[in-house]
This record gives sequence, C-alpha cells and structure tokens, in this order.
Amino acid sequence: MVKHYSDRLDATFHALACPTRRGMLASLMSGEKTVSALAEPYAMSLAAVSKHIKKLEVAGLVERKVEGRTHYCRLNAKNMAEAHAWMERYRRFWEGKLDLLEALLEAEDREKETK
Amino acid sequence: MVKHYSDRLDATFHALACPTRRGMLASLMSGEKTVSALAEPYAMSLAAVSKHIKKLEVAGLVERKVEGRTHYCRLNAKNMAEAHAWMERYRRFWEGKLDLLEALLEAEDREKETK
DNA sequence: ACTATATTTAACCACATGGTTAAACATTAT
DNA sequence: ATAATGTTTAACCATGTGGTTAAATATAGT
Repeated sequence: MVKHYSDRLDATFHALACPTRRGMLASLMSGEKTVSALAEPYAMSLAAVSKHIKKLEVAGLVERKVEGRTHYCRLNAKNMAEAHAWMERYRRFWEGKLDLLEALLEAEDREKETK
Repeated sequence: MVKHYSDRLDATFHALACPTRRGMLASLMSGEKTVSALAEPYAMSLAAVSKHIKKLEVAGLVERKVEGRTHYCRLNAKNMAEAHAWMERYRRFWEGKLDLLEALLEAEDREKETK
C-alpha cells in the first residue's frame, strides 16, 4: 500500500478525523499559539503534539512562524474551504431530499383537505 | 493506543479521508446501487469494497437494504450534517478574516482619498 | 562557556488500515 | 440436488498511525 495523503482532500479530512487535532484547531480560533501552548491541554508528549501539528500543517490548515526557538502556529481556516465545498454538494443533496419530503407531506395534506 | 472511531465526527471525517469512499458516495448521488455496482469502477476485490462500504455505513453515510442475496446501498447525506456544521464554524472564521481584510483595504482607500 | 527552554527527530512499539486470497453464507436458477 | 451469483468473513500481509523515550538542534539567559 503506497498511500501518502498526497491529495489535498485526503490530507484535510484525515487531519480532521482526530479529536486532538480538531481541538487544536478550535484552540487556534482564539489566536496564534506556540507549540507548548497548543500542547498544554493534552496528556501526551511534546513529540506527539509535534506530529499532530505537522499533519495540520501538511493539510494546510495551520501555518507556522518560527521566531528564535519558539514556533508560533496560526489557523489557516481558508484551506478548509475545499473540503467544505466538497461537503456542500452533499448538503444540497440532503436538503433536496428534505424539500422533496416536505412537498410530499404538503401533497398529503391537500389530499386530506379535499377528501 | 485504543482508538475505535467511536466519536461520530471521527468516523465521518475518517470515512471521507479516502478517494475510494468519496467516489462511492459520489456514485450513490445518482441513486441506490448494489455492492457490485459500487465496486465496478475500482480495481480491487469485492472483499475490499465490502470493507469500505462498512466504514461508510458505520459513519452513517450509507444505508443498506438487503433483498435476497443482493445488498442495495443508498446515500444518507443527512448524516454528513454534523461534520458540515463543524466546518461551518471555520468557514465563518475565514470569511471573517476576509471581511476584516476588505475593511482594512477600504480604510486604506479612504485614507488615500482624503490625503 | 554553561544551563535552561522550546521544539524536532530518531528509534521503537502496539495496534489500525487497506489490501489480498480462500472459504463461507445466502439466495436464485437449472 | 447442483451450480451459479452476490456478498461477507477469516486469515494473512505490508505499511500507516499515534504514542513513547532519548537524543539532537536551536536559541536565550547567566
């Protein structure tokens, strides 16, 4: 199996498929954070955190600015757009289904009234 | 490591992090399909396809109706809603950033005009 | 120069993932 | 009853994942 999450969507969805990484993104919504600040809520080594951040970076969801020995991470939510747009297709699909359902129910109601 | 993708979001994003499974969902947009129909575009065994479908099922994205020896799969796009909603938060975030940028540019423009 | 701080990298481990083939299961057709 | 069809399950394999600890790297403070 030769799988490198080369595809951007793969990388993005994979990055999001983990509560730790989603938590980190949420944490970054309130602004730039250093690696250790990001690590703080989690009971795991910095080495592990470092890897999580790297995945977020590879997926383009997080950007890093190195200043001396400190690494500042910030959210790049814009790069979630592709994945969001992908899902949007399905949102339309399920809304379409609901619209159809609604139409059917309305039709049923009219049926009753004229009975 | 004890990870079971118990969380619904985990399961959903994980299911989506694979081109094969995304392809299957896309294929189901045009209507119900049997397992072998779903498998047809892919150069892999039915056994492998079966496992992919199961993941989509566990994530609640696909539902199965067994009729005799044939299994009919259909899309349940509605169960993508949670993941979509999760991303929506971030869409607002990046739109907010764009709005802010726009505001800044406008402010700059006004600056120039009054100069 | 020495030490402390911030972080990554390397080597390792247990378990997950995505594939395979072969066999089992369930249903339909002959 | 036998054979063919549609699908899953079991056993297996190579590689990926998410964690660990220990060492390396880079910078800042004394």
